[in-house]
Amino acid sequence: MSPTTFSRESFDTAVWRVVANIEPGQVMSYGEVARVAGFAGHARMVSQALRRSDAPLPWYRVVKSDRRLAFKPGSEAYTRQKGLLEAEGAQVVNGKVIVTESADVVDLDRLIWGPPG
DNA sequence: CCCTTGACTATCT
DNA sequence: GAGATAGCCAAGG
Repeated sequence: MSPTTFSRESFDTAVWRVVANIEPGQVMSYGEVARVAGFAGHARMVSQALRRSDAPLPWYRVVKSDRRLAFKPGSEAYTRQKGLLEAEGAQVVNGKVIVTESADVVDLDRLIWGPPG
């Protein structure tokens, strides 16, 4: 599913829901978030949706497809994201996130079908 | 409209 | 692994 047209509101809502479900210590790429949210091909827009969010979201668990932080190394945002990730057990080496959990990304089935039970 | 920007991605050298 | 390149797509000027 990748609507040719959509409202910014519906897009933001879908993206925020996915991001809010990324578990601590795990990460997803912008492209993965877009795809799971139902907007494949809109990776760049995911960053805009995150920038627009006012509610507290684990935005720092979203990284680039190669697992590097999207911000410019040394920037304030970069430092903040690195700190937040390390605070929950992830390791950041050379701008690259090293997830020490068993899974590299969140359980997509749970994201799509909801928590078990 | 046209052009530029960007918290992107995939591929090639 | 590091650059360069091309493709991507909505927003904003």
